[in-house]
Order: sequence, then C-alpha cells, then structure tokens
Amino acid sequence: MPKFLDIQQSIRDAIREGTLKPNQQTPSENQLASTFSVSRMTARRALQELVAKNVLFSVKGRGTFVSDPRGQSPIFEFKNIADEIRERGSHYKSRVLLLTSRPADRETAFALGTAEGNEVFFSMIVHLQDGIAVQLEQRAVNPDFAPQYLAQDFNHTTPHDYLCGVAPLTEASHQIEAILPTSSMCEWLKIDAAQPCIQVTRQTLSDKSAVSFARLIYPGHRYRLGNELVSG
Amino acid sequence: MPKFLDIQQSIRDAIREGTLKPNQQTPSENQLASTFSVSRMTARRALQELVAKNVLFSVKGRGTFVSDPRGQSPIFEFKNIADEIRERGSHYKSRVLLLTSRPADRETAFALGTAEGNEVFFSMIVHLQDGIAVQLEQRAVNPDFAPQYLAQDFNHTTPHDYLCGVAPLTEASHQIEAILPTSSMCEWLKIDAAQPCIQVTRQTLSDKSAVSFARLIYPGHRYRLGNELVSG
DNA sequence: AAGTGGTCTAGACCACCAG
DNA sequence: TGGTGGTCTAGACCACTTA
Repeated sequence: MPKFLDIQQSIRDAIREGTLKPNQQTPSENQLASTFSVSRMTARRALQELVAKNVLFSVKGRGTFVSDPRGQSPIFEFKNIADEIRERGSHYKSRVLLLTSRPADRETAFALGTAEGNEVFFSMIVHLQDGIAVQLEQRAVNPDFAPQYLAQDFNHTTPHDYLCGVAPLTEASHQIEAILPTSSMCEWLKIDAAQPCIQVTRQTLSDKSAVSFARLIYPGHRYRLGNELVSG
Repeated sequence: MPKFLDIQQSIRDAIREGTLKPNQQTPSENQLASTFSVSRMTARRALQELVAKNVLFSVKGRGTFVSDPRGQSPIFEFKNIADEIRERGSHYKSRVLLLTSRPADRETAFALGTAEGNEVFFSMIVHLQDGIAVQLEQRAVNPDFAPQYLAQDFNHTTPHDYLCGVAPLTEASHQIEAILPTSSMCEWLKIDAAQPCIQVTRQTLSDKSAVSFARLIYPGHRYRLGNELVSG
C-alpha cells in the first residue's frame, strides 16, 4: 500500500477522533515527512489530495488546516433510506428480490476494480414507503470487504448500513440520469412504462478500494431528492 | 506562471480545437516532459490535475486519454455552467429566450417569499455546449435583491454569476425529479418527447431571504454529480 | 530569520500492457 | 522487451507569513 495513503489515513483518523479539530493546523509537510520517514514530496501529496477534497485547506506561508465540515454538502444522502422514510413519519418496509453471488459483468467489474467474470455479491431490494415502492436498489458488492454479505437479513438492516459497518466509507462518486423504466422495473416498482425515473449510480470507496456499486432507481413522481445547504 | 499550467493549457487548447479528440491518447508524460523541457514530475502533474477533473483518464501501462465530455455536468455545483463547459475544453454559448418582469404564480411566490401576483423578474436561457443544448434554465428573481437584473446581458454573464455578485449566496435547497419534457422544452432543447429529462429545482437564499428560484432542465443522458467524500 | 506551502528537478524502481 | 503510468527520493529555489 502506498505510503501517502498511510499518511492520509492517519490524518483522517485524527479528524474523526477529534485530535484534529476544524481550523486546527495539521503537522507541516516537513513534520509529516520526518515522522513517517518519507520524503517531503510524499508527505505533501498526502496533504494535497485531502486539500483537493476539501478536507483540508492550506495557506501559503502559514500552514495546512482542517476544513470546517459545515457546508460540506451532505447533498447526497448517506443516510439510509429506511431512516429517511421513518423520519418523514411513514412506515418502512423492504422486499428482498435477490441476494446471491454471480460473475461480474464488464461494467460491474470495472466499478469494483476486479476482473470480468469474477464472483461478486449481488442484491436487489425494493424499498417501500407505506406500502408504495419508492426505490429499487440493485447492488454489487466486493466480497473481499464484506464476506458475510450474503448472510445478512436485509429486512432488518439495509445494505448501506451493513457496509458502513464493515468498511468505513471514505468517498463516493455518483452519476445521475433520467431513464424510462424497463418492463422488469415497472413490475417491481408497480409503475407504468411512461413514468420517467431517476437512476443514481453510486460507487463507494473505502481508502481507494471499491467496496460496492449500486444502482438506485426512483420513480419520478414518488421521490424527491435532497435538501442541502451551502456554506457562505 | 507555473510550467504545469502551460502544459495544461496546451492540452485544453488541443481538446477544444479538436487536435485531441475523445478517447484519443495524449502525449505521454515523457513526451510532454521533453517537448516542454520540464521534468517528468512536472509533466505528470499537469496530466494528473486534468485527470482529477475528469478531463482526461489514464490506464496503467497504456497511457492517458481524453475523456468523453458528453454531459458531465456536476448538477449540484455552484460554479456557473459556462465555466464548467469551458473547463472541459468545449465551446460555450447561450441563447436568451426571455428576460422580463411578470406576476408571480403561486409556486414562485411561495419560493421567493412574496405574494402571488407581485411582479418578479423572470429569465429563460438555453445553455449550449459545442452548439448542443445541455441545460434549459428558467429562473424567477426577487427584484428587491437584483433591481438591475433585466438590464443584464446574459450572453456575456450567467444569471448565477450576476446574482452571486449582488447577493452573496449563503444557502440553497434542491429538489430533483425525472420528468418527460413538454413540447416547448423539446423545441428549446432540440430533443424528442420520449427523452426523459432531469429537472433540478433550486432555491437560493442570501441571509435567510429568498433571492431566486430556478428550474434547470437537463436532457436525460448522463450527468455526473461531484465526487464527494464523507469526512470519515 | 525561521518556518510554511508552491514549484521543480533528475534521477529511481515497480506493475502493467503491448507487440 | 520497451513504453506507460504509479510511486518515491533527496535535494533545490521561491514567495509568503509570523515573530
């Protein structure tokens, strides 16, 4: 494992544990270089990537500091859908349509950083709000990070929750598109074929390693995504 | 000016001019290093930053290539769309369809915190990337915060930019839905009626006061949502 | 003056992929 | 086998800030 990831991890840990608080200065590049026994360029890279992700910010001549997390758009969820539905005062239920292991197709393999044809875990779950389907979740999971995935009871926990427990989520990338549902989707979501849907594709990473690849389908008129804040 | 910016600029120019086409390979790090008379590390940095911005992508052992720029709009970013398009090396243009004052309908009035029937400013603009419509922007503006709104030339600036100048953006809330375009939308965006679209509704606030209420319509294909991380 | 981040060099070794 | 990107080193000079 690259050295700059070690350094990043130690900084993330310090932030999580409160050793490094917002607006507090991080160790300087030279300090990190000597404590981790690496060159300054390597220590610098560790910091720079965190700056690029807005975890830290740096000021020339002063130092590098921890960003204030307020206003880091919690934009895209990361709460699990069950809690969201319950917070709105509705009744949550799920239906597990599929929970199995199968060979990765090309897209999945790419997203999970494995080879086409390798066995990966796969789940398909419909999430219901007051009995009405509001999300279809199709998810491929890297078995290396969650070997017990298939043994879970996803009527009592969500894949998202379970995965957060076994592999701390450090990063995610999303794609969003508008689609017309396939006939299977219509059946599972109980909608008609002319009803456009939002499809969110989410790749979650834990320290640069791909953990899971999810495709979330929301019937267009049944769900509204996100209320966010921006910092001034 | 730093050397790595020179190199980046030359690559962006090549993409804009078509010398470098999508999926085409860029010069290698060593080639750039020698043609620009810099070290490989510097050439590499120029490429790496463009990779981070998804302008390029690289494959180990093969090379670095130009990304396909189609619809890579980070929907929830607060940069203006013109800059985003230009950053991808594409040509930006806009068409102002409407710029007027009119009475607020009920939804607009509510979003702007005013009364139904009160005059508000309204603009409708199509944003084009390399001549292709990528966003239809319908926006209602609270005249109290931007009395000169109607006098702006939105071929040279964007409403978002102008409004940020007159009323600092402190907060925003979004809603996102999948819709089928109306016949007017089809005409303005030059798409067909079966092509689902993403509709983002954005309300922007400046110090608790509603400044503007925008409806952004993106033709369905594919939009990227920023790469976000969860501190942790 | 001492410390910081920003830029840059001229090497190096590795894993990967092509022909 | 030769080229590629990925990582890393041990230096260097600069502009900037703080004391």
